[in-house]
Amino acid sequence: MTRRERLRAETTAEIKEIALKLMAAGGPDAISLRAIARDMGMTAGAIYSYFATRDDLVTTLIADLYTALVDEAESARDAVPAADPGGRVLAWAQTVREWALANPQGFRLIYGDPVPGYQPPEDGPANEAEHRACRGLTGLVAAAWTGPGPGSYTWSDFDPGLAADIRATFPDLPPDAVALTLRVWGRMHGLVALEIYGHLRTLTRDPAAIYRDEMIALITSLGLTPPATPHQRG
Amino acid sequence: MTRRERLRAETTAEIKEIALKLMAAGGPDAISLRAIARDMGMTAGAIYSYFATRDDLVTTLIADLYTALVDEAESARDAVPAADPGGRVLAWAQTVREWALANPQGFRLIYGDPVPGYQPPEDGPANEAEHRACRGLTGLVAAAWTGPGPGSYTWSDFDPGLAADIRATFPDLPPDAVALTLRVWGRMHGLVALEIYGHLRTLTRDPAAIYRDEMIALITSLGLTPPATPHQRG
DNA sequence: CGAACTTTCTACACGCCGTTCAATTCGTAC
DNA sequence: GTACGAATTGAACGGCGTGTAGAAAGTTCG
Repeated sequence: MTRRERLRAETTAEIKEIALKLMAAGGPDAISLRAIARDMGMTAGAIYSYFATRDDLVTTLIADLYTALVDEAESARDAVPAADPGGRVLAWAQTVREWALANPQGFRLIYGDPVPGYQPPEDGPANEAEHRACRGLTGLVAAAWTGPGPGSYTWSDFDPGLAADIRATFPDLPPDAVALTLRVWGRMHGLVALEIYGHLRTLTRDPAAIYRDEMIALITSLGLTPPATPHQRG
Repeated sequence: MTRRERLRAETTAEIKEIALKLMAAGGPDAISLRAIARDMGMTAGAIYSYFATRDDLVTTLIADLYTALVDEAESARDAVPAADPGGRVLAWAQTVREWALANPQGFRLIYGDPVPGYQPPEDGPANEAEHRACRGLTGLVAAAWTGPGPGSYTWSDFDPGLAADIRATFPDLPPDAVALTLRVWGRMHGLVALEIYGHLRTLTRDPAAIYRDEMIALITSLGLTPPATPHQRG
């Protein structure tokens, strides 16, 4: 690795690092090339040597954040024995909410309007991370899947790449289970999104309890046994 | 009403109208005072006679949109006889999704990051519309509420104004039912938010069916009978 | 070593934005 | 008709993303 390559990697990392710092402080809108350059003692134009445009930088940040989120969710899931599928679902769900609370601006960047005028690209690593999250959720649903389902869906109802991926990993899983996976995703997402965007905190003092109750109900509705936990508030 | 008052009301309405048009075309970020003024053949500074700041205009727009959404949901609910509480829930849910699909940028404005640097005020008509939505949902839950619940919640867990409001309208409803209401809200919100922000459409070709299945399951989990409807796709 | 080339960076320009302010028009009321 | 106040203009300030020209510095090859 030449000196130039090393410097380039360091500068790229520093740009992303400062961008994340600015985002954490002032929200996704605070990610401005001029502010980053100011922090680095550079000019705004210099960043164009590392990212073709500001949207490219944002896309990279989204991919990094999304990957970090899925990493955390996966290891939290794997910390619960496979013999406790309900506990694995809860571990995943709690990790998602806690990550969102710890990185609210990151959550907004991934799931909301990232920055003014940003249009997410069709492909790219961000999409890869989303597929990974979907695969993880499908695994949780697969562990709970019993019946054949009503047969309302076909594989053609889903993204071809995702469908092929799931069929390779879970050969016996019908398309109905993928539909259920998306429903589970929505159910986990709803309360967290409302909370992060401030719609829940003004109405209740204990969003954690609401979310926990909902996730217990979700686990029960999957036919699993929710982990027995002490009644805790906060 | 004097001529000046009439002109003022007309101009205020025109500003909001153009702002909504710009938002529908280019997203919440496209709401710029300069663009509005350009469309009206005015100067940007002139708008400050009508709205103290751009955030004030945005707050007004949010309140208007939120009120329109709740209006639609309420009349869709009332179009279903009260003897069919499951049908009322479905009518509310479908209206929310369809309104969001018809006004995706409005949905983002209400439930997402509205515009760069915007901070929602604590009070204001937007908050009032949110309370109205919450009251509507509570009515749907109240129609399904049977048991006393586990008693996990107290009235102090919720916003005092909302709690007082609900206790006045539904004297026999315990706080547990309000917690359930928030969970129902989250469950209706999740899939719609994912769809509007483009996370669902890339994974499935039929978000409507997924959402419908989820709402049927929600109605069933409330102990209600979902309306029997033909199996339709789209 | 030194010349040729590439990458990185600055400086400046353009057009966009929200916001402020003095000056000016113009409807209204006395 | 004149005085008042609301509506509006036009210019300004600072900030933004994005280009472009040219200087500076690293890399490669003769």
